[in-house]
Amino acid sequence: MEQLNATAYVILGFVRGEPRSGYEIKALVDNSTRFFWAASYGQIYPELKRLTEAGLIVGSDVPTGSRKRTVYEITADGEEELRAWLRQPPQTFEMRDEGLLKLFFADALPREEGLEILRSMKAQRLAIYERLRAIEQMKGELEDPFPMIVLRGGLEFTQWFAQWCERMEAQLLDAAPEKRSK
Amino acid sequence: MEQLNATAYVILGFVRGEPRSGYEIKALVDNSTRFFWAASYGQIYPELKRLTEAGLIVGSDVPTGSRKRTVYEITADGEEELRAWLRQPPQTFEMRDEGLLKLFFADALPREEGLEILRSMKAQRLAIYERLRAIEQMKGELEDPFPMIVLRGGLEFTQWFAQWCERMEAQLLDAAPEKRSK
DNA sequence: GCCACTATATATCGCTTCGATATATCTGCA
DNA sequence: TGCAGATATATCGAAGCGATATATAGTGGC
Repeated sequence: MEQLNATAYVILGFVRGEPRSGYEIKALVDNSTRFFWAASYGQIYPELKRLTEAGLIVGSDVPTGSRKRTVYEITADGEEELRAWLRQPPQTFEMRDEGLLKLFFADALPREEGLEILRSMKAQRLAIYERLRAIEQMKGELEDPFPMIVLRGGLEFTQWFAQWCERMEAQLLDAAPEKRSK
Repeated sequence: MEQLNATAYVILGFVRGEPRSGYEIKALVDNSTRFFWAASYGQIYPELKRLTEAGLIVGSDVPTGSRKRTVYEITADGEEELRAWLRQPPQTFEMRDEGLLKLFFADALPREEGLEILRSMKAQRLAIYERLRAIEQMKGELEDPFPMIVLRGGLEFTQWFAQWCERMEAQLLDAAPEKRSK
């Protein structure tokens, strides 16, 4: 069998336990893994086909009235494939942070405007913090432990980042106090 | 003028100060912004053309022997465009972390193997820490302050992440001490 | 002087991913 | 009854990424 991509494992992970439609999977992704692994319809639907052909999931038609709806569940092979992947050491780690990029080039601006970038970044973090908090409230205690650990990790990281912005702002003000009054 | 993408500003940022070839820009990116904003040759060379057409940079041919070489420098318009972008609040923030993804689905594994994911993630962070340290050593004190602030931030973040992995491992061992001896 | 290897330099191709949108049906509720 | 919003599947174009092709320049070893 061909190598599966990570999005395939996102699907396997979400159809494990209970059957899901492509639409449901997309909604689950958008409220959870999307912060560290996004997936679009353009990936999900073709991937559901491939996984079905590979025998890792099976679909059943469960129409609602006259609207067709296919839910997929994981097969024994699929479970095994998922576990095998989970046992491999993770590779990919990527980030795209426009804030850090701007900060990196901030020497092109007068000092005061460089500080403004740090303030924007902090505000951005705080906004994300609220979104994650809302998700945390939504999920009860009922979940498997690991998704909650990851969510709490996201909250901690976001807080850490916001504080880093604050610290760097203070540090720059200390380093050039004569610019303060400008 | 059409909207520029972030890669265009990476180029503007790097040709500011001194003229650079496409090859040099790629090398600079790979040792700095690549950790939060990567760029490939496939983006850089076409972008150099677009920026030239837009009058934001100008190229001059500086051949070495019979090998052609074009270095680009920023124009006054380019400087202004860069500063205008730096003043906009940053938007994009994305992450793809295969480790967090695996951790999220770790309930599919026996507890001990879930802990193994955290150990791999920690090891991965420590490896990145060493790479960043090497870059820090390489750069002297001579730089503009902001690139160094961002680099040190990367080091701090990497350390924080490694410690988080450690803490989560300990927490899980505490929560299920009966599994410890398995 | 020659060879092998690496660095410099530009260019391009295929694949994946992203975001947006098209199409259609169902539900809630004013 | 109407219609906004949720459910469901599918697809397209643009952008990004990694790898590689092509070529020349420098460098170290023999």
